Amino acid sequence: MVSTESAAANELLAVRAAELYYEEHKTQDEIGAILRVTRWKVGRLLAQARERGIIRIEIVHPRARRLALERDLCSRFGLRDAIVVPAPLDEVELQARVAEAAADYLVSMRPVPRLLGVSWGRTLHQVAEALPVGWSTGVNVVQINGGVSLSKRPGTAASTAVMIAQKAGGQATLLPSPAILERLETKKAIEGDRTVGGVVQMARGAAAYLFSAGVADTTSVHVDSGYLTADDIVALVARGAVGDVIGRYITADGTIADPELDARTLGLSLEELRSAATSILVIGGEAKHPIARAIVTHGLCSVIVTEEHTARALLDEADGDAGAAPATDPDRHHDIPAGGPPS
Amino acid sequence: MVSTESAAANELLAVRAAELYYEEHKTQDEIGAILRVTRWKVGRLLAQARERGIIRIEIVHPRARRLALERDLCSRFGLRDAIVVPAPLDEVELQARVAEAAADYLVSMRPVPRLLGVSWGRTLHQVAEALPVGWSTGVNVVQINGGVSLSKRPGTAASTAVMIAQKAGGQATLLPSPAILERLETKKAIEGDRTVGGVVQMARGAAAYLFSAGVADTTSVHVDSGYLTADDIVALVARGAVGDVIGRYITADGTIADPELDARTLGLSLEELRSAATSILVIGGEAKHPIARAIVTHGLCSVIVTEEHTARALLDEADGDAGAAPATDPDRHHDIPAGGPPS
DNA sequence: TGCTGACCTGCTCAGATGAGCAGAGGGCGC
DNA sequence: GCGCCCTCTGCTCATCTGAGCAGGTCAGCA
Repeated sequence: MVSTESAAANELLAVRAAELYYEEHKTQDEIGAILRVTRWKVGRLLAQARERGIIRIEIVHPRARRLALERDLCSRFGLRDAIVVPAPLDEVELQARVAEAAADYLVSMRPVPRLLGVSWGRTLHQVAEALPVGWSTGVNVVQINGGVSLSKRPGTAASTAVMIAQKAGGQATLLPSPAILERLETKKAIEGDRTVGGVVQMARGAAAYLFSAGVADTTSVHVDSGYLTADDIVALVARGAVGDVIGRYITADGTIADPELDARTLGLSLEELRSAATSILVIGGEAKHPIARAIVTHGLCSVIVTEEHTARALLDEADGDAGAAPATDPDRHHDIPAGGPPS
Repeated sequence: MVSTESAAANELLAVRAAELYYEEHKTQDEIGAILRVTRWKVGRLLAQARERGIIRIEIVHPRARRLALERDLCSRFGLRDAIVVPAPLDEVELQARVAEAAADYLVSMRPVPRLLGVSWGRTLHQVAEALPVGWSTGVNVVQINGGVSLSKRPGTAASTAVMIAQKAGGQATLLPSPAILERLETKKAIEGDRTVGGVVQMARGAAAYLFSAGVADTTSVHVDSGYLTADDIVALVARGAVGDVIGRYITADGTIADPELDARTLGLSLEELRSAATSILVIGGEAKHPIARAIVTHGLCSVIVTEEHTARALLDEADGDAGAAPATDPDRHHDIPAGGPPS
């Protein structure tokens, strides 16, 4: 190298080449003629410019995704798939985008699950709404945890499952039981009921699970719905609970926060969720970082749908304890069909 | 078209294709395999994405340029060349960037001018400083307007010309005279002096002129240097002066603001500047928009070096009276060598 | 029902591009 | 001073990509 002078001249040349290539749409050959260098040199200058970040290419679209983060999440946590959308500043918008992304993911899932197990909550309701009518053909839906009121007013557990099923021309099977029972005996009795027991059994056979997670605080839907009191939440937090998955409160270690409470919680067990072939977590927002981390680091989901802040938060922690692979593994294959079924 | 549905699906598909192409560096063929479409469709999707602005390509570099604005300036004002740099927020930085760009332009000028006529001022001094040592070989420099103090302390008219010449291994010829004389007789006498007259004569033969422009206000170097008083400036503004070019105050119409004062101003005339083959204006900053407009719309420069705000301000005015051509003329050829002489 | 025109699709083919290679040049240690 | 080694250069060749074209599809309309 002839000292810094030539390096600087090269950089300037690279900037000029980049302008002519990306803004003026000239061919590398033409640029070579203008800058008096060979076209091969122009190619190298452009490669340099890209490497050094002189050229910034950005995809500005609400449905854009962060594939690099997705890849990192997959390899770090051993996930089968990850969907990461750019995070808008507005929290409401953010939740909508994540829900939309989850809907996109469902639409493009292959093979199409014949039976889909779903949880319920605000997030999943948004996913249901984001699904286009006819998003699939003949997908049946089964609820995987209790919490239904049989009325179908919007926002309830029932309406979520029903909407997802209806939009795919399938049948919804609801779990007609509270999420958490006050007494263990009641829970066992309800569970023993043929209807309820049958639904749970059916849920165990679902080809895929779609669920979100709640934060362990008083804004929880469990408090709204009256299954838990504010005091219960305080007690759970004292035991280290960070949030709930399909109604079960867990700690950062991925273990049940309160076994007694858990025994009174009706629906799929954590172990059943963990051993599922396809379990899709839909989660977004600052508040949910701890519960997201608990789920993801302890293998409770095989697919995550989230936004970039959460993704970064998950990746930023130095410990990648759950089957960690090098975060830069480039060979991971991604199959991301985008639109509806391509006929 | 199958209604909006297909259009939306296409857009989503375009976003996915863009991500895979620009972020994951896959070939269109590979993308086709992933998205289950043919590679030609992928090509079309990418073209759509670029058209609709889904893909934003930006060149982030202090030396980047705004070629589209340059082209517009050239065609609108019939310039031979225009250099427009992105405007940093900081005014000081902005002046430095413009000066740097002017230096780049000088370095890459072809043919190399054997004799370069230069004006003086803060801007040109920065240009001189931005020039690399050995920026050319054997370029001689001549001052085109008065204002020299024979001492060579930095910042004076003399040091600018000398620095430009020295750095190109050439000789500087200074114009040993005040910029503006108090009495017409004195001006005529000095002009008649063999030395001074010879220098002016030499200036008339320069292959190119390099100059900036001043604003008609009390921050002017003419006030600093004592050639004009604050009152003189007030009077000039009252006559419609917007600023000065090579020491001569002009109005927005491009005419001399005060002929009597002008007669006492020593150096190249406005007409001589206007009829020059190559006259390079270096100018930047909000305050200078009016004088820049006056110069550019009245053919006083053939090349402009500026920043994007000024460029936009010049273009925003609906009247393109000076030999205007359609602003979108795509055939205009630009020759913009970038680095040093490519040997 | 059949026609029309607009649009979309997949194709051919030529031009544009990137990978990889051999040779040139220049710094640096022996 | 000499040779070694590293880097940069210009090249060949295979691949990738975009322009343009012919055929297919579909809504609108008589």
